[in-house]
Parts: sequence; C-alpha cells; structure tokens
Amino acid sequence: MSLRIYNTLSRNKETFIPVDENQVGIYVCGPTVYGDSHIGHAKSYVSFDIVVRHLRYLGYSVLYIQNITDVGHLTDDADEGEDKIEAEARKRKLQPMAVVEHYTRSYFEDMDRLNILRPDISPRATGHIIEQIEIIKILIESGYAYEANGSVYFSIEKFKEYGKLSGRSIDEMIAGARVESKSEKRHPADFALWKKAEPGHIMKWPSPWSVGYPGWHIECSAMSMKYLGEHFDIHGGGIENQFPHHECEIAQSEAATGKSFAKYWMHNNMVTVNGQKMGKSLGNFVTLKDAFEQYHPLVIRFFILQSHYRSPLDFSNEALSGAKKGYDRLVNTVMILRQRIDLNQDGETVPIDITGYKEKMIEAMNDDFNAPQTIAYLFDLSREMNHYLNDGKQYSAASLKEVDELYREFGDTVLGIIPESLETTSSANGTIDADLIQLLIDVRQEARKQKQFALSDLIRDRLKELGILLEDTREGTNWKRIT
RNA sequence: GGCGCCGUACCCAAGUGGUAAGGGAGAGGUCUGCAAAACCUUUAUGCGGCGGUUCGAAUCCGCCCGGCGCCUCCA
Repeated sequence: MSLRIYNTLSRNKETFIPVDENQVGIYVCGPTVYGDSHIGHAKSYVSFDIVVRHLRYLGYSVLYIQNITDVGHLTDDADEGEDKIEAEARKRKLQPMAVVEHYTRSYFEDMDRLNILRPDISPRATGHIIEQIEIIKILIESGYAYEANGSVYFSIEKFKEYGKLSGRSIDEMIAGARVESKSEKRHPADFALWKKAEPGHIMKWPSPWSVGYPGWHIECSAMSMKYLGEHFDIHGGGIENQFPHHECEIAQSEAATGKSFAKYWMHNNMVTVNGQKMGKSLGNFVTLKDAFEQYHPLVIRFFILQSHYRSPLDFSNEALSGAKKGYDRLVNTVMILRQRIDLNQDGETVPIDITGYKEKMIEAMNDDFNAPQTIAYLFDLSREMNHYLNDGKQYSAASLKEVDELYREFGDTVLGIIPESLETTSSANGTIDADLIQLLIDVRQEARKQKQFALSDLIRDRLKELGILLEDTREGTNWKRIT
C-alpha cells in the first residue's frame, strides 16, 4: 500500500503523490521564541519528525523547512497588542534579539533531547524582511491588499477561496468577529501584512509604506516559497493555527502567485494536562525542561507516539508512568537481544516472521503515519523475541541480527524511540564504571555458588541503592542502570 | 452564537462496514536460593444513550447526553 496522508484541505486521507517524483518539500510552522518550549511543542515537532523520518525511510529526498518566528507575533488578536518578543524583552530588560537567541537555543536543546532531527533549514522571520516586502508589493499591485496609514492589510473579500482550509465563510466570520477598535481595515476580518511601528516600538524596518514590521502570517509564505517553491508538497502545524494563520497563508500566497500553495495540509492535535487545555491563562504550562526532570525525554517521545498525531493527548503522571514501564519493557528486550548477538553464537534460526513484521509496520506508517500501531507491532515482536530469548535454545547471531534490524529500522530510523546506544536511556548518570560492576557481579556469583545468600543479597541491594539493577537469568546476571 | 473534533475495559490507547490491537494496573501459574525480569493464562457478547440503513456497524445516517478545540494568547 502506498503512503496515504490525511489532508485537512479535503478532510480525507489521500494517496501521497509528490510534486516532484522523488523530492518532497515540507514546511512546518516553528516556534515563536519568547519562552521555553512546552509539551505541546514536543507533540507537534515529534509528530512532524516521524513524518520526515518515514518519508526518508520510503526513499524520498526530503527538504524540511521549519521557521523560527522572531518578530510580528502579537500578544493580542492577530493585529493588535504588543509583539511577544518585545514584551518579553521589556520584562527581562534585554534586547529583543537576545531573547530570540536565548530561546532559540533552548528550543533546539529540548528538541535534540527528544531525538527530533533538526530541520534542513531553520529560517528566521527577521532574516526575510525583504522577501516579505516583495510579496506585499505584489499583493498591493494586484489589488489584493491595500495601504492604510502606513499599514497594509489583505482584503479577504478579494480572495474568493478564503475559508477553504478551515471551512468558514466570510459571512460567518463577520457574525463572529470581534469589535474592531481601530477601523483602518475595510473588512473586520482583513489581516495585517505590514504594520506601521508605534512610537517606542523597537523591532522595525523601512518599507515603501512606513517604518514598521511584518504581520505574523506573511513570514511563513515568504520563507516556504523561498526555499520550497510556490507550489510544494506538505505544510504542517498545530491544529490551532488552522485558523487564522494557515488560512491567511493560503490567501496571501495563492493571491500573489496565482498557483496553488501547499498540496497537503497536516495538522497535529493538541496536548491537554489532566484533561484541561494547557494555556498561559490557566497556569498549567508544563515546560520540557521541567518534564525532563521527571521523565526521560525518550519516554516522553514514546508517550507522544503511542497516540496518533491527529488525536488529542492528555498529559498526566499516571499516563506517563504507565508509558515509562512499557517503554522500559521494549528497550529491555532490545538490550538483551543485543547482548546475545555479541556472544556471536551459531545455532538455529529464530522462527520469527521478519518480512511479515516489516510489511505490517510499513503499512501502518503508510496509513497516515500510524505510529501507535507500529509501536503495537514492536511490542508483539518483543513478546515473541522474549519467548525465544528465554527458551534455553541457542539461536544464531546472524538470525538475531535480522530481528535487531527491525528494531533499528522502525524503533530507531522511523520512530526514533530506540537509539543505538541504550545504556544512556536512563536519566541516572552513569558514574559507576561498567568493569567495576562486572567485578561485583562476579564476586556475588561466587558467593551464590557457596550459598552465601545473605552476602549476595547485600551486594544486589547495595548496588540497587546506587542505581544498578541486577537480574539473574539462566545465561548469567544482567545489569542495567535505573532511574 | 458560528465552525469542527471526540466519547472504546480500572487507566492510557489503535481500530471508518465483516465480528474488538497494544501498553499500564489487577488475578492465577511457570522459572528462580530469594528477588527482579521474562513467558503462559485471565480481565469489554462490548465500543456514551436511543433509533435507523445493511446479510452484517465501534465503524454509515438521525436525534439526545457528555467532553474538547478553533473563532482571542498558545504547537
């Protein structure tokens, strides 16, 4: 089965046919860098990370663009209020660009820990003011935009298809529109392309209309089209940006080029915390830096991928600790499997249907990136594998390697949850030397032989206090670091 | 008020027409000096409720109840 993607534009799963045969261009709305990233960012960027990873696994050459919004995103509704970054800068008595730099680094730090692959290009809005002005010029020339007191607005009534992504009609929006205090706009739902800077506004640039700054929506049109072309494959983002942000992007881009903008629109659903929406005003923000203190980043990644990207995800301690146990179980199997491979033994071939698993997992991922289903298959595989690891028979290292290859392809390459180096998956620091641990295991083994169980239990208990867990098996004693 | 989404076991969660994945928790068992891990068995004649379409529905349609999102900050 070929890859199918749920396209918000058609509200259906569609067979994925790229614009260019083997090239895929994907643009995902990145963060506005005025604060630490939270678990909502994690869900969004983990979701698109597996999109990119799976497309690459399928053999596409993917160009992944994710912007950094460092200007123009206002605190109030789309065209009123303070710039978020300026507001933060004022609060902290810093230059706006220092705030941007700080939180951009913080963002990448967090994303790296979640094993999210970096985008190929992370363009900044402030680095593309010229491109944004160029589009605005075209929109004014073609009558889609108008100037008012040094600001420029997009006239939604001129763009017939406005509302096609979010399923809204202009009439409905008039009914639901907020009262406009300043009515520079011809229509209440018109949106800003360029804003004239008020006195005291720091981040501003010259333009044909005023010294000012770009509207929030225009940056994504400018940067996506600059790097991916006027018509490209996938545009992604959080579902809350479907309207107005993405609707506006479509309007201004298609009005400017006369071409269809992104072919497939993908939206990830949102995170709730203990059943409640996570919001600034509710004060229940969970930053990733906080979450990482309680849970290993890969556990959070695993937790996110255990539900579908288009489903809402509820973040609770109960759910997370359940995920941690499941995740440890999965990783445990892979650790033991790899230890067994290292013994490099001959023996029977493990009777696992590797091709069958592979086909099922590809099919699950091809069905609109069904990571939870793929993880379920990894658990099925692990149960089977554990059975053979425990049945006392000797299996050939070569055939065990083939099983391991499944974990590598789907656990690592596609889902990014089972890394190459497994010893680091515990959040405890690995301060105790492995050779020293092996020495203690050997001493304890000797004590057990002599039935000195009080001593052997003492060694096991004390090591556990130090974060080293011993497990006796028929093949000897395994150890691992615990949290 | 307008637009849209969801409601699956004690908890989390896949599943869009063919007779209920997976994880956690619980119960029983195997293995073990003990423990841990692992494995085996077990836990929804049932998918919010009521109708309808169909040979057949968690899946499609209608109504009702409950929860959520967007329309305002947020990925």
